[in-house]
Amino acid sequence: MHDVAQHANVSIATVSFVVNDSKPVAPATRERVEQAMRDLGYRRNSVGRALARGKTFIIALLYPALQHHFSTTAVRFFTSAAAQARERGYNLVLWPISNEAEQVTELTATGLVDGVLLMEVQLDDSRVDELERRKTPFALIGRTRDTEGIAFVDVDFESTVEAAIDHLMELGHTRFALIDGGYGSGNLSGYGPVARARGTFGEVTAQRGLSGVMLTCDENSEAGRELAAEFALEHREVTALLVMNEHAAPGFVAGLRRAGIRIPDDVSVISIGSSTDMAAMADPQLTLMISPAVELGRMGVDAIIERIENPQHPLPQTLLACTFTQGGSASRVRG
Amino acid sequence: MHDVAQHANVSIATVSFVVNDSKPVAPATRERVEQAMRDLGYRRNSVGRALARGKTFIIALLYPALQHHFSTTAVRFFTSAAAQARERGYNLVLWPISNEAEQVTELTATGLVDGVLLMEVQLDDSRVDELERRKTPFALIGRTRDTEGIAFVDVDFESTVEAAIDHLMELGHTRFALIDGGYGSGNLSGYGPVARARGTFGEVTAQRGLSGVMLTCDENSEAGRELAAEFALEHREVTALLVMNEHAAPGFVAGLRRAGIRIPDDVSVISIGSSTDMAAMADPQLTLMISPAVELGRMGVDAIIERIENPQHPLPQTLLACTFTQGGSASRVRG
DNA sequence: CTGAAAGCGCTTACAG
DNA sequence: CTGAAAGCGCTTACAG
Repeated sequence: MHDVAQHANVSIATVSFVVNDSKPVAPATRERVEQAMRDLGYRRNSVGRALARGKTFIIALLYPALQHHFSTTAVRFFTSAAAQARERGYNLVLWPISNEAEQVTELTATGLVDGVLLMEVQLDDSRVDELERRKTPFALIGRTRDTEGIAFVDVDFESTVEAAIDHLMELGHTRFALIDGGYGSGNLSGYGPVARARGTFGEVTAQRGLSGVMLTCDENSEAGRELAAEFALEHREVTALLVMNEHAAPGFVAGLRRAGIRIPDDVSVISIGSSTDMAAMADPQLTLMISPAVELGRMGVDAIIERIENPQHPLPQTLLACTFTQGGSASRVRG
Repeated sequence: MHDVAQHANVSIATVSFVVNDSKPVAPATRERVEQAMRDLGYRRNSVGRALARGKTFIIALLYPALQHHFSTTAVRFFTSAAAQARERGYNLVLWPISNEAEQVTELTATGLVDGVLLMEVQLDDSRVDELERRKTPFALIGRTRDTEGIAFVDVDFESTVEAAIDHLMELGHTRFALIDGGYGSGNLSGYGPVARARGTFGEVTAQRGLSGVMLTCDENSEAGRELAAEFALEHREVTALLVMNEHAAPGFVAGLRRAGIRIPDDVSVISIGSSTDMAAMADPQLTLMISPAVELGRMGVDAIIERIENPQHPLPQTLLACTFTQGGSASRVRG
């Protein structure tokens, strides 16, 4: 910047004004400065800028990678979020840490990031408390039990589960099961999507006089196979299955076939909150409710930037439903 | 830091010395300073530090997300790399940009990162030229055609493909096929892993008098299904299949079954450079050569940090083979 | 062993 | 419209 100033015969202040377009500059001067920048291949140093402005334009995406699997959906989300951050002049840093509140402090206290985007949120999440206490701007992908005073973007699992049940009811099904991924290890408070799906599934089946059983399995294909074997023995009455566990789904479907259960002839399956990629891994390809990962990523970034730039504005709080996509795993009930 | 100094009755220089352990400090003084830091909950500001040291301790991981799929393997790699960076006092930033050299400049020129880790490297990669020109420290996960003067960590596809062929030959197979993911769209120069796998497959089958056909399909299950249908018609003689395309593999296997080809009874399959997660999605679960993703991530980070900290040291250049894992898709040839 | 001071590359009142 | 100067939070010769 010093060199540019000299080259253009102005002060470094003036260079700063044209770089940031922060104060009026005479057209002739501006032209000289811009020419100098081009000649010297100048780019403003982001560290100097960060120190002077007290702002780094970096957002951290906290993904507790050790705890849950990295799903295709999460990856889509992440890619979209990074692109949107870039679009808005920020950088998105993926910070694979555990769910400990303490580690969150570590990150925010050194001043490296302007704000934090949390994923894999628990109904009661200690990280949220910690961020509130430290007054670090944050937004959630997901939501806590009580969303008062919290910025978030989340999938509307309630309406999504209901829509899936609707679809299967229209096909004549009345005996349902839900398979989810459980709460993972040692988290008493519960993982939001699972808790909400179970709640809605229970309510809706009860209200409509449907039978509904809930099963859980680990998030991998092998666990899916095992559960399928068990399922084939103990739940022959079920004809309609909601699976909210995209990693276990292909294995589960394979397991059913091995047990002589045909899809969709004997049992219809809808995968919930998954991606087409994963649904296509199963045979037959699964009918699914696609998770709005790309939108979530974009809106999540917008939400955290809104918190950073306009903390006094109303809190962004958005729910997005999954979109139904036809596959080969759901059909009219037999008989 | 100012507050801490005051609180402990020392100069800020002394505080810096104890924080960084950069100069001898009297035990009593050190204790006072540490007490003050604890009392005030002080953490050194990383931006101030970065400016003073001319170093940000940030490494960018360049993953051209738009071009290739995000595989489970890549995700494992990424998680491992981030952990290792953290371990060594650096932060890893995922920067989802296209393969354009220009965008690489954009990133490095603003001084935000100390070095760059490149993934999805092409045999002739314009990003590499650009980084060399700008004298930005970098290391590759993958490698260019000519690795002279380049720091890299890569999968040893040559030995991996040969090992897979060995294994299948021991089971009595002589008629082979290779299915890869192709070069993606519009990249004339070629994607390293595919080029190297094809090269080795061609050489080894020729040397040993095996028959070998090479097929390509897009990286998704649907494409796998389609290719399987075609394969079933045109390559009935093949009994041993190497698949280096983890997204297409489950679909391909499902397609073979639909065409009446049994695995492993009629055809044996080994998936190359995949992860157990993905291999388990297929039915039967695939026998595979596991990509050393975690090691690659760790060693890739070590390599770039070595370049940053000791540019005069010899270049890190490492090849890692995949490890064989038994699944249910490879068996002795019939008859 | 400790401190005063310069400097890292910017931004931003303030003065002109 | 332009510039001189202070300051952002650190680190690091240099002096003592």
